[in-house]
Amino acid sequence: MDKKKKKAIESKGYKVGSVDELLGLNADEMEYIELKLSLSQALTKHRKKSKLTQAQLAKRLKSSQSRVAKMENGDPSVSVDLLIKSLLALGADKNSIAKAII
Amino acid sequence: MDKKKKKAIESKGYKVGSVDELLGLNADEMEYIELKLSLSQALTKHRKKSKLTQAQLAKRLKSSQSRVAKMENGDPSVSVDLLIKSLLALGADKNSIAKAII
DNA sequence: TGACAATATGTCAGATCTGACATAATATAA
DNA sequence: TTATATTATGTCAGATCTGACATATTGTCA
Repeated sequence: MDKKKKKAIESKGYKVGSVDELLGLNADEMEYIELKLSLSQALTKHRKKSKLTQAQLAKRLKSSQSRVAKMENGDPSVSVDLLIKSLLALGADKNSIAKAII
Repeated sequence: MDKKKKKAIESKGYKVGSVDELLGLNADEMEYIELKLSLSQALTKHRKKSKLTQAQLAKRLKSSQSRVAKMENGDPSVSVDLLIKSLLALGADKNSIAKAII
């Protein structure tokens, strides 16, 4: 399992040591986490396309570099709201956000 | 301006008395609110398709009828996270969620 | 290698969101 | 109409998220 996905799956307090433990999550929880991970990845992509460092993006968002890092890594403490607001701030529109989560 | 949209736009503390006051919101804020409103509407649609009352859906979500009402009306106190989790609980998949926000 | 830039991780006080409750408003049927 | 079901609104304590900070880790280039 790749590192980012593992961390994202640890959302909601689930500790994933191996693929088998994924069985502890129900389908809805999995879908929610995957959706969040998709947005995280979209954020990294948009930031890099804009040639910004995490610190520069943080400033634009009036946030901090550490929170941007958490956003991009699917940290459980990050909400979908924050991911969406950040994507919009980077110029993503509804269409591209929708495309990201499919 | 229709009632639901007006309430949704009042998210984040904005008080909208007329269309003109919308000028106080920037493009990103508008897009975020519209996206949230789209999810709200999708939730109502899915609930009705499932022939559930707000109270019945609330029970399934381990939430309350009043919160479901707030979700469906774009109340500022409702997060996108909660809307998405609720849609997933109603059987919506990533695709239909994505379609809803376009 | 070392120096510097960029990213990642851990923590926490304050801000925001949540479920729950009471109650008001609206719909539906007799 | 009146009852009853459903939906909407207001409030609040507890739960969760956030920005900020310190610090660790990783990347890059000379």
